[in-house]
Amino acid sequence: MATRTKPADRRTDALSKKRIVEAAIELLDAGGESALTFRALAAHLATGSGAIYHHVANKDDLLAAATNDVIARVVTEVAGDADPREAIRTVALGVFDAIDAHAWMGALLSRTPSLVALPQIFEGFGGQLQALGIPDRAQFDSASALVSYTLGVAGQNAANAHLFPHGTDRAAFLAAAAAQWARLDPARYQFVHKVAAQLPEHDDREQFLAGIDLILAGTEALAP
Amino acid sequence: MATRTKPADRRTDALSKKRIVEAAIELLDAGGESALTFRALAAHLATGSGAIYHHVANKDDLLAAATNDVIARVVTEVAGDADPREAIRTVALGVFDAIDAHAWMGALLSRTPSLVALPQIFEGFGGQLQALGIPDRAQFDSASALVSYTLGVAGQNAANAHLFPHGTDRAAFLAAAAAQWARLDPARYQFVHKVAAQLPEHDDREQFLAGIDLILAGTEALAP
DNA sequence: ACCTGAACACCGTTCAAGT
DNA sequence: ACCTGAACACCGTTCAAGT
Repeated sequence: MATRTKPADRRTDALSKKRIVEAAIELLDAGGESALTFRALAAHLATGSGAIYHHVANKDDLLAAATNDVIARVVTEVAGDADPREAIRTVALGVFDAIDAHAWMGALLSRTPSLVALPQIFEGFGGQLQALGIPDRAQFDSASALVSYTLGVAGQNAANAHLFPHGTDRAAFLAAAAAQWARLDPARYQFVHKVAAQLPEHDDREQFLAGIDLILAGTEALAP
Repeated sequence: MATRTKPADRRTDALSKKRIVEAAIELLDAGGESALTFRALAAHLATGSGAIYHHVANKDDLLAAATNDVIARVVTEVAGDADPREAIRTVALGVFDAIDAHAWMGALLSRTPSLVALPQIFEGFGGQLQALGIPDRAQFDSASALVSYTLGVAGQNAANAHLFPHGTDRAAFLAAAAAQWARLDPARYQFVHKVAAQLPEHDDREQFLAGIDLILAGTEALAP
């Protein structure tokens, strides 16, 4: 924007980490984690595969940057809610929905400490626990539990999405899982058998929220 | 300590899925997930890489079998405890410690639905919730929360172990993480700053158990 | 300084050929 | 039926050579 010494006859834009990360997210959204290769990325950006290494250390770095980008959008979107309990649910559902929209992210979030994404989620939960008046030591344990639980659900959702790629019939998926669980030895898997019947009619998002509420209720019960 | 019924004149033993999975676990324990390649496995078993495909569908199948093997040992080890609350803690710590001993498993558990390992953990928790007298519908949500939370912690532990491979000084690791958190913008990351001070002195295993207790307390509070 | 793209050192998986 | 191992179709990453 300063000097117009460069005639733009070369390429549309210079390469930058920002542009690379955006392109990576596009590829990931379109084809999942396996679709992100340096060759595909280079083709998408009309450059050589080696050029990418001038802006990104390696593939792990690129994946972390992509994850962080998406999470940042989620967490900053969450405005200050009046009720801290409701705000915690909003943060949790924000992460849940983001993972739903970017299926590749679930596996990443639960695998990498994502040195930047983790504090963001932590802050989202922890700030509200303070507002709830939870004692200091309990805040740490509780925020930790909320984060771990959320990332755990994220990972499993990603795994499920991986098993049933596109718009596979969700009902069919659950029915298949229930049937498989029902096939296990009834003596050793008594509880699993009982739950198998409830599997087809349960809602992932609702059950996720139910878990958040359990941790919240436990926090208030144990640290009044 | 094997029962040697066959004259071992050919090779030590015929190839079998059991032997392959055992060898895979050895390689994984010794060198992490990247150490398990079909070439290394074939060399370890003194066979060709293609031979493995006669007993195992592909690498995912092999990893799932290895995970399931380890989890099966953990869950069956847990004897019937008198107090259901204590039994739930025992199952949880069993999975936690198994992941600690087999660092590669954390990432796998949180990534694959592990169609066999998942019901095992589910049953471990759920059976005790029944014993506690939790109502049916609440049992499903609660067991689900316990499983997701446990797998979430598993994934993060694995990620941490990946960052600091061998016997890296744990104190140094936590201090480094705390320092990094302390470097974040204090205005945006107020809670993270406060928690950073507690990071170096906290115990992973204790905090994991604290989360289990939160979910348990929440279950009893919301479904009396 | 940034970009190019061939080259390197690997992978998982397949398959004709052996026993 | 089971095993062998070369071959295939990929990877991430590097680096001399270009601009």
